[in-house]
Amino acid sequence: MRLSRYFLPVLKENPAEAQIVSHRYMLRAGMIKQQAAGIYSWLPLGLKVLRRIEQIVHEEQQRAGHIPVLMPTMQPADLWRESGRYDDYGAEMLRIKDRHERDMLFGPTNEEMITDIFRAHVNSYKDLPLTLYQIQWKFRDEVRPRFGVMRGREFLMKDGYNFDLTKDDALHAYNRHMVSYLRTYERMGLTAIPMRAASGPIGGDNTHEFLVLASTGESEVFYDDRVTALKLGNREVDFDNRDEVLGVCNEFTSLYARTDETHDAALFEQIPEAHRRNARGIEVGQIFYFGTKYSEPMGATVVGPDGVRVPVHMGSHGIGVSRLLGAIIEASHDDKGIIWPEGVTPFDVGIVNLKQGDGATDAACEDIYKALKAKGLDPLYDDRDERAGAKFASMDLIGLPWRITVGPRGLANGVVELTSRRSGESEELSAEAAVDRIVHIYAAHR
RNA sequence: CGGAGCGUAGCGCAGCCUGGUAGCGCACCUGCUUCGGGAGCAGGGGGUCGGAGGUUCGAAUCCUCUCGCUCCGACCA
Repeated sequence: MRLSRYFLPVLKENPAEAQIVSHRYMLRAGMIKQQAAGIYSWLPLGLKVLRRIEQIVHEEQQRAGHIPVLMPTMQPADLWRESGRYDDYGAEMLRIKDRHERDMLFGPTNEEMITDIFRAHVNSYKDLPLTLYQIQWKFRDEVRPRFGVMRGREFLMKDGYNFDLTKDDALHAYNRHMVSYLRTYERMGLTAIPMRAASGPIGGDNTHEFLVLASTGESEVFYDDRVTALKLGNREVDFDNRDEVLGVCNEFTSLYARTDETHDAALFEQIPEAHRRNARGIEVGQIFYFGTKYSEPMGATVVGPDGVRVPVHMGSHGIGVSRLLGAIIEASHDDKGIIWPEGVTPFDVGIVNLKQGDGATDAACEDIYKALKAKGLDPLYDDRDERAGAKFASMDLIGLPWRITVGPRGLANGVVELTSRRSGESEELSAEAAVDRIVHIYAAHR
């Protein structure tokens, strides 16, 4: 993309309403625009990141064997009356009447609706296991939205639902989600620690939250810092292999890591002091096993091998997709702006033309731009008639992980400059070598 | 929902207390000079002061109501 033809309304000054760094930078980098409290338009740059995050979530869900669906944002109230949650949910559920005075609502979650789909079409244990998921907008009418997309009222969320014949099967689905989530967050450049969110009955955990460490996090967390060194990396996990999946879960949950809700001071004290950490975290996902809570009242049953009809065991699993933009920025920025991890960056590399209008410089930038595009990469070429300082400041703000700087001075020596946004380190090399390096870097992330 | 603030040009703000022709910086437009980290000079465009009532000769300014947004608390993916 040529910046002169793009829509990137960056702000030099901080908008007054933004309190935390991710909100400030998202507004300043022209990623979002607030339309009402907790409700945002996604401008081109923000939308690109949102789509990349969605794409990673889709890929990792499907790798784990989960199947995408799409349910409406508007739901009939009757489904919620069946589960009893229409009255329980409270004022956070946005209730609407249509022209026929029918009670509708803007879905805050989808357990009822997915259960309705399931019971309409699935009758036999032979159709299990089944995990359906969607990425869809939700609405929760928070009393006090704040922090930009971190706590909006309208938000994009991946919600998945597993249906299994037995509790054991459902717990495997739970474990499968944990592993796929670990991989999902890693691809986004995040360290998200699964933390026990509430103690289950004896011997069984039934919910974990995934937290990204950040000083602005809403949750206080306690953990053994050796947990942050654990990496899934490129290892291939067979999601149908229960022992293997369970092994990974044990690896990532055996060290102490809990939110303040489930914190156990006595257990915490057993961690060697050098590894004990008390910090704050942003919740970016949660997995639940809840058994027959919805299947029973709503009649989601299958006939088992023994001919007996039984309610299915379910769980639900969420990833806060739009919130992740905020979480990533909170975890990865400096005083000049955002620092995108390669996995989610809106553009792969920025090209800064230091002397727009100079024949040789323009030509060199064009060559680099076209070469990168020919390699399937997505460069942002700053071809505006701006001074070098303004271009650098914009690039630093929007946070592309790599920058190729092209100016007459370097070109006279046959070199351009390749700069890492993260480290700030620059290297002079030929244009061809710079392109090769970028290609090589991104090969590892695709 | 309890408490506290703020709404004046696209953004950030002053002016309000003590009523009297609506200002500053950035951004935007034109010209010249600049040109490797948010340039300089000169000129220019843009605002029914959130909205509605009221007081007054006169309201951004005082009073009442209302809408919106933000912050602290409770709540929360």
